[in-house]
Amino acid sequence: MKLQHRKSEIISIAAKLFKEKGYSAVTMRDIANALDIKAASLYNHIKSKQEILVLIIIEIAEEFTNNMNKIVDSDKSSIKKLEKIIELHVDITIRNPNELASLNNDWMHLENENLKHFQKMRDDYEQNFRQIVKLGIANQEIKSLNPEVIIFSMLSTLRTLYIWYGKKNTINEKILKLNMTKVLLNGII
Amino acid sequence: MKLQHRKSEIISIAAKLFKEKGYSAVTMRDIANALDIKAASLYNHIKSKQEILVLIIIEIAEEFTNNMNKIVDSDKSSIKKLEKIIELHVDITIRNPNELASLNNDWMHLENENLKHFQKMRDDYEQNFRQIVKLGIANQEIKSLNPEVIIFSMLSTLRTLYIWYGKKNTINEKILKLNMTKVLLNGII
DNA sequence: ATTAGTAACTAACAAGTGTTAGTTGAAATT
DNA sequence: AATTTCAACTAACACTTGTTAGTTACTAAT
Repeated sequence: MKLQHRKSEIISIAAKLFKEKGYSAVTMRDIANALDIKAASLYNHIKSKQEILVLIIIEIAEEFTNNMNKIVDSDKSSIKKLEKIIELHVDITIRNPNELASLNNDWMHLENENLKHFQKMRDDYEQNFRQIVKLGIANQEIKSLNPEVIIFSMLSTLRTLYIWYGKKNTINEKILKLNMTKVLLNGII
Repeated sequence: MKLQHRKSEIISIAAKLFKEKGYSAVTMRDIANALDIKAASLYNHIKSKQEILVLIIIEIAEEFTNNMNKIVDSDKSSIKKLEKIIELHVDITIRNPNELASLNNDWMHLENENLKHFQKMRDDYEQNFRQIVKLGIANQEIKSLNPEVIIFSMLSTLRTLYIWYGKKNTINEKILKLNMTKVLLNGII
Protein backbone atom coordinates (compact mmCIF):
# COMPACT_ATOMS: atom_id res chain seq x y z
CA MET A 1 0.00 0.00 0.00
CA LYS A 2 2.77 2.44 0.89
CA LEU A 3 4.53 0.91 -2.11
CA GLN A 4 1.85 2.35 -4.35
CA HIS A 5 1.57 5.65 -2.57
CA ARG A 6 3.80 7.70 -4.84
CA LYS A 7 2.27 6.12 -7.88
CA SER A 8 -1.23 7.19 -6.93
CA GLU A 9 0.11 10.66 -6.21
CA ILE A 10 1.39 10.80 -9.78
CA ILE A 11 -1.94 9.61 -11.17
CA SER A 12 -3.81 12.13 -9.09
CA ILE A 13 -1.69 15.16 -9.98
CA ALA A 14 -1.65 14.11 -13.63
CA ALA A 15 -5.44 13.94 -13.65
CA LYS A 16 -5.58 17.46 -12.30
CA LEU A 17 -3.21 18.74 -14.98
CA PHE A 18 -4.99 16.81 -17.73
CA LYS A 19 -8.21 18.47 -16.64
CA GLU A 20 -6.70 21.92 -17.04
CA LYS A 21 -4.94 21.54 -20.39
CA GLY A 22 -5.75 18.13 -21.80
CA TYR A 23 -3.55 15.04 -22.08
CA SER A 24 -1.53 16.14 -25.10
CA ALA A 25 -0.67 19.56 -23.74
CA VAL A 26 0.64 18.20 -20.44
CA THR A 27 4.25 17.03 -20.55
CA MET A 28 6.01 14.57 -18.31
CA ARG A 29 8.06 17.55 -17.15
CA ASP A 30 4.87 19.34 -16.14
CA ILE A 31 3.80 16.38 -14.04
CA ALA A 32 7.24 16.01 -12.48
CA ASN A 33 7.37 19.72 -11.75
CA ALA A 34 4.09 19.62 -9.88
CA LEU A 35 5.61 16.92 -7.67
CA ASP A 36 8.93 18.73 -7.33
CA ILE A 37 10.94 15.99 -8.94
CA LYS A 38 12.58 15.45 -12.34
CA ALA A 39 10.74 13.91 -15.27
CA ALA A 40 13.00 10.87 -15.42
CA SER A 41 12.14 10.04 -11.80
CA LEU A 42 8.53 9.42 -12.76
CA TYR A 43 9.67 6.27 -14.52
CA ASN A 44 10.58 4.65 -11.22
CA HIS A 45 6.84 4.47 -10.62
CA ILE A 46 5.07 4.32 -13.96
CA LYS A 47 5.84 2.70 -17.28
CA SER A 48 4.79 5.52 -19.59
CA LYS A 49 2.62 8.59 -20.00
CA GLN A 50 0.08 6.34 -21.65
CA GLU A 51 -0.09 4.13 -18.57
CA ILE A 52 -1.06 7.15 -16.50
CA LEU A 53 -3.96 7.88 -18.81
CA VAL A 54 -5.08 4.26 -18.76
CA LEU A 55 -5.04 4.12 -14.97
CA ILE A 56 -7.03 7.34 -14.73
CA ILE A 57 -9.71 6.36 -17.19
CA ILE A 58 -10.24 2.61 -17.17
CA GLU A 59 -10.91 2.15 -13.47
CA ILE A 60 -13.67 4.72 -13.45
CA ALA A 61 -15.13 3.46 -16.69
CA GLU A 62 -15.38 0.02 -15.12
CA GLU A 63 -17.06 1.46 -12.06
CA PHE A 64 -19.70 3.01 -14.30
CA THR A 65 -20.13 -0.26 -16.15
CA ASN A 66 -20.49 -2.38 -13.03
CA ASN A 67 -23.02 -0.10 -11.42
CA MET A 68 -25.01 0.28 -14.61
CA ASN A 69 -25.25 -3.50 -14.85
CA LYS A 70 -26.60 -3.67 -11.32
CA ILE A 71 -29.21 -1.05 -12.13
CA VAL A 72 -30.26 -2.81 -15.30
CA ASP A 73 -30.61 -6.13 -13.46
CA SER A 74 -32.70 -4.65 -10.65
CA ASP A 75 -36.48 -4.86 -10.88
CA LYS A 76 -37.23 -1.22 -10.47
CA SER A 77 -39.44 1.00 -12.60
CA SER A 78 -37.80 2.84 -15.48
CA ILE A 79 -38.03 6.11 -13.59
CA LYS A 80 -36.40 4.63 -10.51
CA LYS A 81 -33.62 3.25 -12.70
CA LEU A 82 -33.01 6.67 -14.17
CA GLU A 83 -32.88 8.12 -10.68
CA LYS A 84 -30.28 5.54 -9.74
CA ILE A 85 -28.21 6.47 -12.79
CA ILE A 86 -28.32 10.13 -11.80
CA GLU A 87 -27.17 9.22 -8.29
CA LEU A 88 -24.39 7.08 -9.73
CA HIS A 89 -23.02 9.97 -11.76
CA VAL A 90 -23.22 12.38 -8.87
CA ASP A 91 -21.43 9.89 -6.59
CA ILE A 92 -18.56 9.24 -8.98
CA THR A 93 -18.25 12.90 -9.91
CA ILE A 94 -17.92 14.02 -6.33
CA ARG A 95 -15.19 11.48 -5.63
CA ASN A 96 -13.25 11.85 -8.91
CA PRO A 97 -13.84 15.21 -10.57
CA ASN A 98 -10.41 15.42 -12.19
CA GLU A 99 -10.39 11.86 -13.43
CA LEU A 100 -13.78 12.39 -15.05
CA ALA A 101 -12.36 15.23 -17.10
CA SER A 102 -9.86 12.82 -18.66
CA LEU A 103 -12.53 10.20 -19.17
CA ASN A 104 -14.65 12.72 -21.02
CA ASN A 105 -12.04 14.66 -22.97
CA ASP A 106 -8.97 12.47 -23.41
CA TRP A 107 -10.30 8.98 -23.96
CA MET A 108 -9.39 9.25 -27.66
CA HIS A 109 -5.72 9.27 -26.69
CA LEU A 110 -5.98 5.77 -25.32
CA GLU A 111 -4.18 3.29 -27.55
CA ASN A 112 -4.99 -0.12 -29.02
CA GLU A 113 -6.75 -2.51 -26.64
CA ASN A 114 -7.42 0.13 -24.04
CA LEU A 115 -9.13 2.33 -26.58
CA LYS A 116 -11.25 -0.57 -27.82
CA HIS A 117 -12.12 -1.65 -24.30
CA PHE A 118 -13.15 1.87 -23.35
CA GLN A 119 -15.26 2.33 -26.44
CA LYS A 120 -17.02 -0.95 -25.85
CA MET A 121 -17.81 -0.02 -22.26
CA ARG A 122 -19.11 3.37 -23.34
CA ASP A 123 -21.23 1.93 -26.14
CA ASP A 124 -22.69 -0.70 -23.82
CA TYR A 125 -23.42 1.94 -21.21
CA GLU A 126 -25.31 4.06 -23.71
CA GLN A 127 -27.14 1.02 -25.02
CA ASN A 128 -28.32 0.13 -21.51
CA PHE A 129 -29.42 3.71 -20.98
CA ARG A 130 -31.28 3.63 -24.28
CA GLN A 131 -33.08 0.41 -23.37
CA ILE A 132 -34.27 1.82 -20.07
CA VAL A 133 -35.63 4.94 -21.75
CA LYS A 134 -37.32 3.04 -24.57
CA LEU A 135 -38.97 0.63 -22.16
CA GLY A 136 -40.08 3.60 -20.05
CA ILE A 137 -41.71 5.16 -23.09
CA ALA A 138 -43.41 1.88 -24.01
CA ASN A 139 -44.62 1.64 -20.39
CA GLN A 140 -45.93 5.18 -20.59
CA GLU A 141 -43.79 6.02 -17.58
CA ILE A 142 -41.91 8.43 -19.83
CA LYS A 143 -43.34 10.91 -22.32
CA SER A 144 -43.24 9.89 -25.95
CA LEU A 145 -40.38 12.16 -27.04
CA ASN A 146 -37.47 11.29 -29.28
CA PRO A 147 -35.52 8.82 -27.12
CA GLU A 148 -32.16 9.91 -28.53
CA VAL A 149 -32.82 13.49 -27.48
CA ILE A 150 -33.71 12.30 -23.98
CA ILE A 151 -30.59 10.14 -23.67
CA PHE A 152 -28.29 12.76 -25.09
CA SER A 153 -29.72 15.47 -22.90
CA MET A 154 -29.43 13.49 -19.68
CA LEU A 155 -25.99 12.09 -20.47
CA SER A 156 -24.60 15.48 -21.48
CA THR A 157 -25.63 16.94 -18.18
CA LEU A 158 -24.39 14.02 -16.12
CA ARG A 159 -21.09 13.74 -17.95
CA THR A 160 -20.15 17.38 -17.61
CA LEU A 161 -21.18 17.69 -14.01
CA TYR A 162 -17.48 17.62 -13.11
CA ILE A 163 -17.01 21.04 -14.73
CA TRP A 164 -19.61 22.67 -12.63
CA TYR A 165 -19.05 20.78 -9.41
CA GLY A 166 -15.96 22.35 -7.90
CA LYS A 167 -17.00 25.85 -8.87
CA LYS A 168 -20.26 26.04 -6.95
CA ASN A 169 -19.51 23.04 -4.80
CA THR A 170 -20.90 24.50 -1.65
CA ILE A 171 -24.02 22.59 -2.56
CA ASN A 172 -24.81 19.56 -0.46
CA GLU A 173 -24.65 16.14 -2.10
CA LYS A 174 -28.19 15.10 -1.20
CA ILE A 175 -29.62 18.41 -2.34
CA LEU A 176 -27.67 18.16 -5.57
CA LYS A 177 -29.06 14.72 -6.33
CA LEU A 178 -32.56 15.91 -5.58
CA ASN A 179 -32.29 18.97 -7.78
CA MET A 180 -30.63 17.06 -10.61
CA THR A 181 -33.40 14.49 -10.53
CA LYS A 182 -36.13 17.08 -10.57
CA VAL A 183 -34.55 19.16 -13.32
CA LEU A 184 -33.71 16.18 -15.53
CA LEU A 185 -36.91 14.23 -15.04
CA ASN A 186 -39.67 16.66 -14.15
CA GLY A 187 -38.51 19.69 -16.10
CA ILE A 188 -38.30 23.25 -14.90
CA ILE A 189 -41.69 24.64 -15.86
CA MET B 1 -13.24 36.49 -51.69
CA LYS B 2 -11.26 33.97 -53.73
CA LEU B 3 -8.30 35.50 -51.91
CA GLN B 4 -9.61 34.08 -48.66
CA HIS B 5 -10.72 30.77 -50.08
CA ARG B 6 -7.69 28.70 -49.18
CA LYS B 7 -7.52 30.28 -45.77
CA SER B 8 -11.05 29.25 -44.90
CA GLU B 9 -10.28 25.78 -46.17
CA ILE B 10 -7.42 25.61 -43.68
CA ILE B 11 -9.61 26.83 -40.84
CA SER B 12 -12.28 24.35 -41.73
CA ILE B 13 -10.04 21.31 -42.00
CA ALA B 14 -8.21 22.33 -38.84
CA ALA B 15 -11.49 22.55 -36.95
CA LYS B 16 -12.31 19.05 -38.07
CA LEU B 17 -8.96 17.72 -36.89
CA PHE B 18 -9.13 19.66 -33.62
CA LYS B 19 -12.49 18.05 -32.98
CA GLU B 20 -11.02 14.57 -33.37
CA LYS B 21 -7.84 14.91 -31.34
CA GLY B 22 -7.80 18.32 -29.71
CA TYR B 23 -5.73 21.38 -30.54
CA SER B 24 -2.48 20.24 -28.92
CA ALA B 25 -2.44 16.83 -30.52
CA VAL B 26 -2.91 18.18 -34.04
CA THR B 27 0.30 19.30 -35.73
CA MET B 28 0.76 21.75 -38.55
CA ARG B 29 1.95 18.78 -40.57
CA ASP B 30 -1.36 17.01 -39.86
CA ILE B 31 -3.29 20.00 -41.18
CA ALA B 32 -1.06 20.34 -44.22
CA ASN B 33 -1.32 16.64 -44.92
CA ALA B 34 -5.11 16.79 -44.93
CA LEU B 35 -4.83 19.47 -47.62
CA ASP B 36 -2.13 17.63 -49.55
CA ILE B 37 0.45 20.35 -49.13
CA LYS B 38 3.55 20.85 -46.98
CA ALA B 39 3.39 22.39 -43.53
CA ALA B 40 5.45 25.42 -44.51
CA SER B 41 2.95 26.28 -47.22
CA LEU B 42 0.28 26.92 -44.63
CA TYR B 43 2.16 30.05 -43.64
CA ASN B 44 1.36 31.67 -46.97
CA HIS B 45 -2.18 31.90 -45.65
CA ILE B 46 -2.08 32.05 -41.88
CA LYS B 47 0.24 33.64 -39.36
CA SER B 48 0.43 30.82 -36.83
CA LYS B 49 -1.28 27.77 -35.40
CA GLN B 50 -2.65 30.05 -32.72
CA GLU B 51 -4.30 32.27 -35.32
CA ILE B 52 -6.19 29.27 -36.65
CA LEU B 53 -7.59 28.57 -33.20
CA VAL B 54 -8.54 32.20 -32.70
CA LEU B 55 -10.38 32.36 -36.00
CA ILE B 56 -12.25 29.17 -35.24
CA ILE B 57 -13.37 30.18 -31.77
CA ILE B 58 -13.79 33.94 -31.55
CA GLU B 59 -16.18 34.42 -34.44
CA ILE B 60 -18.63 31.89 -33.08
CA ALA B 61 -18.28 33.16 -29.54
CA GLU B 62 -19.22 36.61 -30.80
CA GLU B 63 -22.21 35.22 -32.63
CA PHE B 64 -23.42 33.70 -29.37
CA THR B 65 -22.83 36.96 -27.57
CA ASN B 66 -24.64 39.11 -30.12
CA ASN B 67 -27.67 36.87 -30.25
CA MET B 68 -27.84 36.51 -26.50
CA ASN B 69 -27.87 40.29 -26.19
CA LYS B 70 -30.78 40.50 -28.61
CA ILE B 71 -32.70 37.91 -26.60
CA VAL B 72 -32.01 39.70 -23.33
CA ASP B 73 -33.18 43.01 -24.77
CA SER B 74 -36.38 41.58 -26.20
CA ASP B 75 -39.56 41.85 -24.14
CA LYS B 76 -40.49 38.21 -24.11
CA SER B 77 -41.40 36.03 -21.17
CA SER B 78 -38.58 34.14 -19.45
CA ILE B 79 -39.74 30.89 -20.96
CA LYS B 80 -39.82 32.35 -24.46
CA LYS B 81 -36.31 33.67 -23.93
CA LEU B 82 -35.10 30.23 -22.91
CA GLU B 83 -36.73 28.81 -26.02
CA LYS B 84 -34.90 31.35 -28.13
CA ILE B 85 -31.60 30.38 -26.50
CA ILE B 86 -32.25 26.72 -27.29
CA GLU B 87 -32.96 27.63 -30.91
CA LEU B 88 -29.80 29.73 -31.04
CA HIS B 89 -27.65 26.80 -29.93
CA VAL B 90 -29.29 24.41 -32.35
CA ASP B 91 -28.81 26.87 -35.22
CA ILE B 92 -25.14 27.47 -34.55
CA THR B 93 -24.46 23.80 -33.88
CA ILE B 94 -25.96 22.70 -37.15
CA ARG B 95 -23.91 25.19 -39.11
CA ASN B 96 -20.59 24.77 -37.22
CA PRO B 97 -20.35 21.43 -35.48
CA ASN B 98 -16.56 21.15 -35.76
CA GLU B 99 -15.88 24.69 -34.69
CA LEU B 100 -18.04 24.22 -31.62
CA ALA B 101 -15.83 21.35 -30.54
CA SER B 102 -12.86 23.72 -30.41
CA LEU B 103 -14.88 26.37 -28.66
CA ASN B 104 -15.86 23.88 -25.99
CA ASN B 105 -12.67 21.89 -25.59
CA ASP B 106 -9.75 24.03 -26.73
CA TRP B 107 -10.59 27.54 -25.60
CA MET B 108 -7.98 27.24 -22.83
CA HIS B 109 -5.26 27.17 -25.47
CA LEU B 110 -6.11 30.68 -26.55
CA GLU B 111 -3.41 33.12 -25.50
CA ASN B 112 -3.34 36.55 -23.84
CA GLU B 113 -6.00 38.98 -25.05
CA ASN B 114 -7.91 36.35 -26.97
CA LEU B 115 -8.17 34.17 -23.90
CA LYS B 116 -9.36 37.10 -21.79
CA HIS B 117 -11.84 38.19 -24.43
CA PHE B 118 -13.25 34.70 -24.73
CA GLN B 119 -13.57 34.26 -20.99
CA LYS B 120 -15.35 37.56 -20.66
CA MET B 121 -17.82 36.66 -23.38
CA ARG B 122 -18.47 33.29 -21.80
CA ASP B 123 -18.92 34.75 -18.33
CA ASP B 124 -21.29 37.41 -19.63
CA TYR B 125 -23.24 34.80 -21.53
CA GLU B 126 -23.69 32.70 -18.42
CA GLN B 127 -24.58 35.76 -16.39
CA ASN B 128 -27.31 36.68 -18.86
CA PHE B 129 -28.59 33.13 -18.77
CA ARG B 130 -28.59 33.23 -14.96
CA GLN B 131 -30.56 36.47 -14.90
CA ILE B 132 -33.22 35.10 -17.20
CA VAL B 133 -33.64 31.99 -15.05
CA LYS B 134 -33.71 33.90 -11.77
CA LEU B 135 -36.28 36.33 -13.08
CA GLY B 136 -38.33 33.41 -14.35
CA ILE B 137 -38.29 31.86 -10.90
CA ALA B 138 -39.26 35.15 -9.27
CA ASN B 139 -42.09 35.45 -11.82
CA GLN B 140 -43.18 31.92 -11.00
CA GLU B 141 -42.81 31.06 -14.66
CA ILE B 142 -40.11 28.61 -13.63
CA LYS B 143 -40.18 26.14 -10.74
CA SER B 144 -38.28 27.15 -7.65
CA LEU B 145 -35.31 24.83 -8.08
CA ASN B 146 -31.65 25.63 -7.57
CA PRO B 147 -30.97 28.08 -10.42
CA GLU B 148 -27.36 26.93 -10.83
CA VAL B 149 -28.52 23.38 -11.41
CA ILE B 150 -30.99 24.59 -14.02
CA ILE B 151 -28.39 26.70 -15.83
CA PHE B 152 -25.74 24.04 -15.71
CA SER B 153 -28.11 21.37 -16.91
CA MET B 154 -29.38 23.35 -19.87
CA LEU B 155 -25.99 24.69 -20.87
CA SER B 156 -24.34 21.29 -20.66
CA THR B 157 -26.87 19.86 -23.02
CA LEU B 158 -26.76 22.77 -25.44
CA ARG B 159 -22.99 22.99 -25.48
CA THR B 160 -22.40 19.33 -26.22
CA LEU B 161 -25.08 19.04 -28.85
CA TYR B 162 -22.30 19.08 -31.45
CA ILE B 163 -21.13 15.64 -30.26
CA TRP B 164 -24.46 14.05 -30.81
CA TYR B 165 -25.52 15.95 -33.90
CA GLY B 166 -23.58 14.35 -36.71
CA LYS B 167 -24.09 10.85 -35.37
CA LYS B 168 -27.87 10.77 -35.43
CA ASN B 169 -28.21 13.74 -37.70
CA THR B 170 -30.99 12.30 -39.75
CA ILE B 171 -33.25 14.25 -37.43
CA ASN B 172 -34.91 17.32 -38.88
CA GLU B 173 -33.91 20.72 -37.52
CA LYS B 174 -37.43 21.80 -36.56
CA ILE B 175 -38.17 18.49 -34.86
CA LEU B 176 -34.88 18.70 -33.02
CA LYS B 177 -35.66 22.17 -31.67
CA LEU B 178 -39.11 21.04 -30.61
CA ASN B 179 -37.83 17.96 -28.81
CA MET B 180 -34.97 19.83 -27.18
CA THR B 181 -37.36 22.45 -25.89
CA LYS B 182 -39.76 19.90 -24.48
CA VAL B 183 -37.07 17.79 -22.87
CA LEU B 184 -35.20 20.74 -21.37
CA LEU B 185 -38.20 22.75 -20.24
CA ASN B 186 -41.09 20.36 -19.62
CA GLY B 187 -39.17 17.31 -18.49
CA ILE B 188 -39.61 13.76 -19.62
CA ILE B 189 -42.11 12.43 -17.11
C1' DA C 1 27.43 -5.45 8.88
C1' DT C 2 26.02 -6.60 4.44
C1' DT C 3 22.75 -6.82 1.10
C1' DA C 4 18.90 -5.50 -1.60
C1' DG C 5 15.52 -2.29 -2.82
C1' DT C 6 13.60 2.39 -3.35
C1' DA C 7 13.34 6.73 -5.35
C1' DA C 8 15.62 10.38 -6.49
C1' DC C 9 19.26 12.36 -9.67
C1' DT C 10 22.21 13.88 -14.24
C1' DA C 11 22.93 13.33 -18.97
C1' DA C 12 21.58 12.23 -23.16
C1' DC C 13 19.00 10.70 -27.44
C1' DA C 14 16.07 10.31 -31.32
C1' DA C 15 11.93 11.92 -33.00
C1' DG C 16 8.77 15.49 -33.52
C1' DT C 17 7.38 20.51 -32.85
C1' DG C 18 6.11 25.31 -34.86
C1' DT C 19 8.19 28.34 -37.66
C1' DT C 20 11.43 31.03 -40.97
C1' DA C 21 14.17 31.83 -45.17
C1' DG C 22 14.74 31.55 -49.68
C1' DT C 23 13.20 29.63 -54.17
C1' DT C 24 10.23 28.43 -58.13
C1' DG C 25 6.75 28.07 -61.63
C1' DA C 26 2.29 29.56 -62.94
C1' DA C 27 -1.34 32.98 -63.11
C1' DA C 28 -2.90 37.71 -63.10
C1' DT C 29 -2.02 42.51 -63.92
C1' DT C 30 0.14 46.27 -66.03
C1' DA D 1 5.98 41.71 -73.18
C1' DA D 2 7.24 42.75 -68.64
C1' DT D 3 6.17 42.65 -63.99
C1' DT D 4 4.00 41.48 -59.88
C1' DT D 5 1.49 38.34 -57.05
C1' DC D 6 0.30 33.90 -55.50
C1' DA D 7 0.82 29.52 -53.48
C1' DA D 8 3.34 25.91 -53.53
C1' DC D 9 8.09 23.96 -52.59
C1' DT D 10 12.93 22.42 -50.06
C1' DA D 11 15.89 22.98 -46.33
C1' DA D 12 16.76 24.12 -42.05
C1' DC D 13 16.38 26.20 -37.32
C1' DA D 14 15.90 26.02 -32.30
C1' DC D 15 13.23 23.91 -29.02
C1' DT D 16 10.40 20.39 -26.83
C1' DT D 17 8.88 15.75 -26.48
C1' DG D 18 8.82 10.97 -24.14
C1' DT D 19 12.01 7.93 -22.72
C1' DT D 20 16.46 5.27 -21.42
C1' DA D 21 20.93 4.48 -19.11
C1' DG D 22 23.67 4.79 -15.45
C1' DT D 23 24.51 6.68 -10.83
C1' DT D 24 23.79 7.91 -5.95
C1' DA D 25 22.04 8.47 -1.28
C1' DC D 26 18.92 6.51 1.98
C1' DT D 27 16.12 2.91 4.13
C1' DA D 28 14.76 -1.87 5.35
C1' DA D 29 15.73 -6.65 5.65
C1' DT D 30 18.96 -10.36 6.29
